[in-house]
Parts: sequence; C-alpha cells; structure tokens
Amino acid sequence: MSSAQSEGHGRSHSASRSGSYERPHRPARADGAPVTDRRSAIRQAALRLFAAQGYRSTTMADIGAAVGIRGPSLYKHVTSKHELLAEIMIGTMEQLIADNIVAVSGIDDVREQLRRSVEAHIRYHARHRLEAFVGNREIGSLDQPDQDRVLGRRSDYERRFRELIEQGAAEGAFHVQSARIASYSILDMGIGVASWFHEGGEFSVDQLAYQYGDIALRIAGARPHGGTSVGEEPGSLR
Amino acid sequence: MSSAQSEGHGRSHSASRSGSYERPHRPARADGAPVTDRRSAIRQAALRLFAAQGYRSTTMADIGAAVGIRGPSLYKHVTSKHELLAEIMIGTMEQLIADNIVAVSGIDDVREQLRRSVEAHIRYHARHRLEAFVGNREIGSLDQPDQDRVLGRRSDYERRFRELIEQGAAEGAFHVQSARIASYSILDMGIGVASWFHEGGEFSVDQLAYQYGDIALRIAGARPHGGTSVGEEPGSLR
DNA sequence: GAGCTTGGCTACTGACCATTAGCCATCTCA
DNA sequence: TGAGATGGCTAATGGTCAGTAGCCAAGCTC
Repeated sequence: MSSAQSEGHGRSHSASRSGSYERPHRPARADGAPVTDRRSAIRQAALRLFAAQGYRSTTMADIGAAVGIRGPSLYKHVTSKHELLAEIMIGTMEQLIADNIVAVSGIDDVREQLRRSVEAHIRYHARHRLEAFVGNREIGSLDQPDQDRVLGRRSDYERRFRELIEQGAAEGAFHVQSARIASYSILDMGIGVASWFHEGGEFSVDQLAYQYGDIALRIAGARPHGGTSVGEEPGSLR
Repeated sequence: MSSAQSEGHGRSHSASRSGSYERPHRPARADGAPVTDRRSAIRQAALRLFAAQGYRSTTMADIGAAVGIRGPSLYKHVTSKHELLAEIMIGTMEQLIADNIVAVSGIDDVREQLRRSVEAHIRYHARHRLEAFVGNREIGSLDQPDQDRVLGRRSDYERRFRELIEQGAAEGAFHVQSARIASYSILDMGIGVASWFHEGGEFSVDQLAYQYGDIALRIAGARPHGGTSVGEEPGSLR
C-alpha cells in the first residue's frame, strides 16, 4: 500500500520537470471514457473504508490512496471528511424509507404489506450492507445538525413498521404483546443481516428476503387468511 | 466538565507546597472505606465513555476526569487504553456464554431450553447494555490477539443457539427453514435491545425477557406440547 | 497560442493524543 | 522516625491527522 507515496518525493517543485511523477497528471478524460467520476469513486472508497476500519480510524490519506490520489487532493472534490459520512448516512435512511413506501403501495392486505416491507428492508441491508452497516455503527460520529436528521428519519422508519403491526392487530390479522417490540425485533434482524451477509454465501438475497418475510410474520403472530399458517414447510426454500 | 483542569496548573512543583492543589493527595483510604476501588471505577468510567463517544473518541484524559484524576495518572492503575477495551469485550462474551450454560442446564425440553437461553440473552443485553453495546460496536477497534478471541467466543455463542434449534427441529419441536438464520435473528434482536433499552421505560427487564422468549419460540416455529401455541394471548404481559 | 479552469501535488499549520519520565506528598510498616 | 510503596501531578515525546496554501501541468476555449 501507498507504494507511490515516498518515492518521487521531489524535494522541490522543479523536480517534476524531470519527470519524477509516477502518476502523470491526467485530470480529465484521456480517451472517450470519463475517468470514472472521481466524486463517486471517492464516496465508494470512503464507504468501504468506513465500514472496514470505522470513520475515526479512516484517514483522508487512506481514502485518497484508494482512488489513486493524495489526501489533500480529495478537497478538490469534497468539502470535508464529515460530508462523506453524512451523505452516506442520510442517503441510507432516505432510501430505506423510499423503498418502504414503494413496497406497501397498492397493497391492501396487512400481512402482505408487512411481508413486502420486511423483504424490502432485508434486500436493502443485504445489497447495501456497507451503507447499512456504517449507517448503524457511526451514528455517534455524526455531529449535530446531521445526527438529528438521521435519528429523525430512523424513527420515522420504525414508526411505519410499528403502525403497520398495530393496524394488523386491530384487524385481528396480527397478535402481538407489544407492537413496538415486534417492530424493533424485525428491524434489528435486518440490521444484523448487514453485519454478516455476503454475496455468494449460503443464501441469495431473494432467499434471505423470503425467509425473513416469514420470520416477521411469525413475530407478528400472523393469522393466515385461509388454512395454512406462515412458514409451515420446513426446508422449502422458496 | 473538566472544571478542575486548567486552574491550579501549578507552574512549578514547589507550588504544591503552598497548597495550590484542588484535589489533595489522598491515595489510600482516609477513613475505613477504601476510596472505592479506583481500578473498577476506571473500568466503569471507560465503559460509559466508550459507549457514549466510541473508543477512538474517548481520551485517557476523559476517563481520568470521570474518576477525578488526570489522564497520565491512569497508568498507575491500568497498562493501556486498549486493555480497558479488551477487558470489557472479552468479559462480555465470557459472561454471555456462562449465563447461557446456566440457563439450559438441567432442562430437558428443547422449547424450554430455547426460552431460557433467549431470556438470559435479553436479560444480559438489558442489564448490561453498555457492555453489550460496546462489545458489538467496537470489535474493529480491538487489535489482533484480542479481536480473534472475541470473535471466537461470539461464534461459540451463536453455535449454541443454532445447535439448539437444529436439535429441536430434528425432534419435531421446531420448524424453521434455516437454523442459522433463526439463530442470527434471535441473537440480533438481543443486540438491538442493548441499543434502545433503558431502565424505567415502558417495560421491565423481566417483561422484556418474557416477550422476547415468546418471539424466539415463534421464530423457531415451536409446536406446543399440549394445545395452546406460543404467545397466543395478545396484551397479556406476563 | 494565451489565458482560464481543473485537479493533481508538496509543505505546512494547528490540534490532539497515548504514553513516558520524573517529581513529590502521603501512608504504611518496621 | 525513616524507608519504601503508592498514587497523584506536570512536562515532554513522538506520532497522527484534517484541512489550508500555494505551486504547477494539462486540457479547453476563444
């Protein structure tokens, strides 16, 4: 790592005239392809590093190295390290809420609404596990205007699940002791997924979403419409 | 905070002769009571601060201030900041496993074993929420000999739940699609508890443990012994 | 082709921090 | 009473890091 770091250290600026740069200045597209939008490459690298090492332990030099530039050069693309974190965290909550709205729209049956909400929740946590992981671990690293924004959205998101369960309970479709605990349980399962899931493991994202959908309906104490109750068939993956 | 910090800054050592110290040297017990075991006070303060601010953001000076001494003085009681974290994290996993062993010992019915395991899990996460919270959030802050120790115990702990569920499934008492996902779900619910539970809230620790016990049995697809199935009665808190 | 813009770079600044060194007051115990 | 142990303290050390300043090369535009 950082192999090009201490080499062409170039005492003075004039050294660069003799070609001591290892990475030549190629700020814009050389051929047709735009050098792959630096801005988003930086965001991605930051995400990966924040997930792997934590926000505090990740330096701007680390992020720079991951995209092939030096730390200070990052400031030509982002305004601060904190901005990178805030974007990830707010974006994550916003996407979760948006996905949830899509998931339940046009569905009448409360059981089906819960299943789809949970599937969307799990899908997001599996597909965007780094975002979700960082989003949960680094709340305390956010400073104030942003931390409250994230916590507010998080609580909106939880409320959607809780109210769904309350509604189902009122209709007689669900049976729980506490809708709040049921919703926390369901959401916390998803958060867990972000910490252990990896593509190519025992389950696909779809299988995971389906299984967690069943589990959530069990937690909610769902009474089936017809005869068979939820998740009755052991071993039947999808 | 840190009010006594920048006051009696005492230019030279001889200044202390004129009594400029705000906190007089009283290293050992003045009366009969041992000054309240500094060592454990330090551990507690560190735990509280690690939970509130994160390990990296907590300074030795912070911990010192919390127990009324300066940062460097801590080294008379602990060998490093890292040691404080490692003790918390290893102790947490060790206690969880010990509690689990006690919880299932002497119980034959696999349903009851699962219920008691989950109740112990939830009780620990509610009663020692800071330990559990830090134990989950700071795994990456641990450096190597210790990180593997913690991860090893964590995986032992998960295996105990998974094998219990597998055994129950083999006996026909449980019905799950995947024992692994069931165990992850159950454990992740508990981890969540550590992040939101607070004494004096809507539920007592006992109520919480009982409710989560029911939820876990639902997740496991427990078939009741006799006639009534698990968690049938909505609103009946214990 | 001259000037502007873009996006690199190095050097530096100002903090902060874990830990060590070494001083000293108090307590304990012979 | 006096020597050693204990547990405070300040000062210093060695290191890290976010962000700024200012230089410069290459591309774009007129």
